[in-house]
Amino acid sequence: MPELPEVETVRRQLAAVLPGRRIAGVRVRLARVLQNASPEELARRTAGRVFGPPGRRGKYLLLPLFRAGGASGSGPGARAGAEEAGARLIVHLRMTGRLTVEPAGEPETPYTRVAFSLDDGQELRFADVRTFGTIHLVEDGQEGGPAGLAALGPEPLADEFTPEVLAAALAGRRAPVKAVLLDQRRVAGLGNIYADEALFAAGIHPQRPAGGLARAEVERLHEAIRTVLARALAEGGTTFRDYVNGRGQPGGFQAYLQVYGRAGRPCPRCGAAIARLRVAGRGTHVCLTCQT
DNA sequence: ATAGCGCCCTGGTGGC
DNA sequence: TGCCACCAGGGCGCTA
Repeated sequence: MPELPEVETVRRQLAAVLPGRRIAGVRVRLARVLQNASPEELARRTAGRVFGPPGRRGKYLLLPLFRAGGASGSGPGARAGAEEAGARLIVHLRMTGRLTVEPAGEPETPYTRVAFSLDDGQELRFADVRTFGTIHLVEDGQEGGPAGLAALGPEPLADEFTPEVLAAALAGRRAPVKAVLLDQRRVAGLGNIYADEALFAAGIHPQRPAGGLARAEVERLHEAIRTVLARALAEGGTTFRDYVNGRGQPGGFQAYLQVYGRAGRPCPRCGAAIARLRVAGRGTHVCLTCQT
């Protein structure tokens, strides 16, 4: 399940190959992936446009598109400060989405939903078994992006995410602390895997009311969130089931998971069997000895 | 405003 | 071996 480290890994890889590439054509095999455009609109509005450097916000991938202006001598490098009206593709991978760049001749999975052919003989392919993933196309200065994007909370790996910011997000809430961590409006980018791992690292039971955490616990949780995300990112993300990066390869952090997916197995810290609960409607993994 | 729940969707799994 | 109920879960819309 792509969460912040996985989406950021994909972003970095796309950043190495996409900027400067012109869209030569679009193939839409499942129209409902497109949230605010028909296949014809997508094709018409992206044809000839040139990718800029990919961005990320929470679990959303932001792919800027510049108009290929007719100005002479404007190569890919000249795009960086382009003033032409732009647009962006906003991609959310949800559970099983994959965004890869592959040679056009490479066989594609039958779950390929949308593919952009590029001017260098490669394709940007969006594949998704369960078809939960979404693509928006938004012109600069226009409405129409995903509602959740505008409401995202702070980036947990950015400097702005301080213990005070986390404390404010948790304060006064009676919901389980895990539910608040999964709420993208409070903190952006955490999903089920890293919420469980961060709560374990902080020694906090996921069912605890968020507003009831002591200051020291909030600080431990803040540190745990950053450490877990940073290590997962360094390992190229977690492949528990479906995730692959922009080159189609799995991540490596699954080898370091302490509780997620380890129900019944011994806690790495104390040896007690890891329990599996349901919190906020999600499967939740917890060591009932270490997390209180 | 907040919290909880059902829905979407399909492949994999486990029970019989 | 075959069948089928059930599970995975992020975001969103709905309800109380």
